[in-house]
Amino acid sequence: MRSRSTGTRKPRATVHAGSTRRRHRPGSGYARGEHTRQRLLEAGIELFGELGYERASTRAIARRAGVSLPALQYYFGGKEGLHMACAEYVTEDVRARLGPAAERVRLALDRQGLTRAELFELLRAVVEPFLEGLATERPESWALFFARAQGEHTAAFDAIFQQVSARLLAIVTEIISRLIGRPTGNPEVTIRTVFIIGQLTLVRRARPIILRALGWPDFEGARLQTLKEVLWASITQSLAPAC
Amino acid sequence: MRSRSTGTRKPRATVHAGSTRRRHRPGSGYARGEHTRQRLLEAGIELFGELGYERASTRAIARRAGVSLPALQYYFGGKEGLHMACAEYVTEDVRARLGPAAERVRLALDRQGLTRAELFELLRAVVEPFLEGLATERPESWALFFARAQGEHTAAFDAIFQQVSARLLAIVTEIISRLIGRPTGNPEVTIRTVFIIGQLTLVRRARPIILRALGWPDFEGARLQTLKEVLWASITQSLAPAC
DNA sequence: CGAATTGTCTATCACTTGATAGAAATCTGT
DNA sequence: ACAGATTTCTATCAAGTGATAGACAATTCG
Repeated sequence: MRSRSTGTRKPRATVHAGSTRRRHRPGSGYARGEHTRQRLLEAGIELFGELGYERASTRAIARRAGVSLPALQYYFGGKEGLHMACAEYVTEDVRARLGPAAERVRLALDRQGLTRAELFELLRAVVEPFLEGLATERPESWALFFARAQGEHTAAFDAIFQQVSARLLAIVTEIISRLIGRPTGNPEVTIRTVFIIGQLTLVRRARPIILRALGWPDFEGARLQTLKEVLWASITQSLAPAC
Repeated sequence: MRSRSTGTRKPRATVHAGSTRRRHRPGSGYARGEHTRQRLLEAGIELFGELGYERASTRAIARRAGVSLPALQYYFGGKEGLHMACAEYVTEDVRARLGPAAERVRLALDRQGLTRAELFELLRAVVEPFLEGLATERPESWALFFARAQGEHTAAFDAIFQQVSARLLAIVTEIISRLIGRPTGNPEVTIRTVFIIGQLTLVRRARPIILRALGWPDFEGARLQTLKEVLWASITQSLAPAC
């Protein structure tokens, strides 16, 4: 009774293999398309971040982007495609901000026989940009998207973020390993590493809770400085040799 | 065109004020009702945990509970009511497990002039049950529900969980304050407290990541012991006086 | 028993969602 | 200017959502 179907047909899972299907070569011509693509990407990041994947409807995204609904399917193949594209987009930014520092530290670690002070310096060099990136946020929407995507376990995001996360983890593992004088594979090394990095991510995840507990409006200027110092002191002390 | 409406009327937000509306006094008689109520609660915890609030449809919940759809509305007033009831249900369990230890520590803290060793002992007394509760989980579904509800910021869950969280926070704040010799309101005290507790919650939140990094199947027996020891060592060291 | 209360279920409602068809508009290189 | 590719839009689809009406069954207690 409900459906006035014009014959049977499968509505979902049409031919396209679920990937972006841009119709033009990215370099040349048809610039207008690239613009609405960008708009959709930004609107997607905003709304996925504000509402989460489910609550953010494709209609709302299209409306905020100022384009019509089918544009979303046209450019990203569907809602999930857009979500994945958003994840790639923000991850690229993170990579750009962490990459240089990480690379420098990696090279420095090739040298054997570093002093404790030098190792701490390297740890700081890789930890600080990470913490700052988490505490002070670019477009507020990115942070939200990031937090949200990590909470909802999207296959897409996991795979993408792993690239960044794995590198950071590897570097910190190496430093901790030398600092506490145990091999890289040792459980203690792994546990300490994971929890140090995890602690940093708390700045993002538990952000409202921390701010409320402190009575702070945000992590800017002097307050960010205080946060960094206390956290750093806590980390260095926890890695100090028994005394 | 679409709607064959039988007259205009508002579909949402009907009369009931959104609260459980149990029709019978909880103590006596009509035992069958209490049973399906319980089934819905358990099914709700499972599916909200597995799929999140949005993806868990009322139909799926009713099906898993082995009852019909309207039973959900009948007992909990609607989907949101069930979600809130689930939150209360699991929180009550947490409270029961943490309460006694917390109360003992609170009383012990009334005494002034405790030694550092005694303070550490108290911290451990309150931290360990918390950690164990997070690492080894009751019905696996509870843990999932917990993590999920905390990620999706439901007003209901926030308010409920606050009760438990606030008590733990207050106690740990007091201990840290004495250990590092600064007043309770000091930002350093607050930051360290929040991050110590936050670190513990990571056992739940980052559970899969940590397990994968370690190559462990779970946190049981000897592995749980190792985790506890390393974490505890890290915490005590980070609170050690500069030396 | 028998009336009132309490619990359950089928059928359906109004509405939203993601997606598509297909015409129309726009742009491109020739 | 024109053919062909690219982009955008309106209208519509089928499936699924939470919720309700109201008949029916079970339970309680006089």
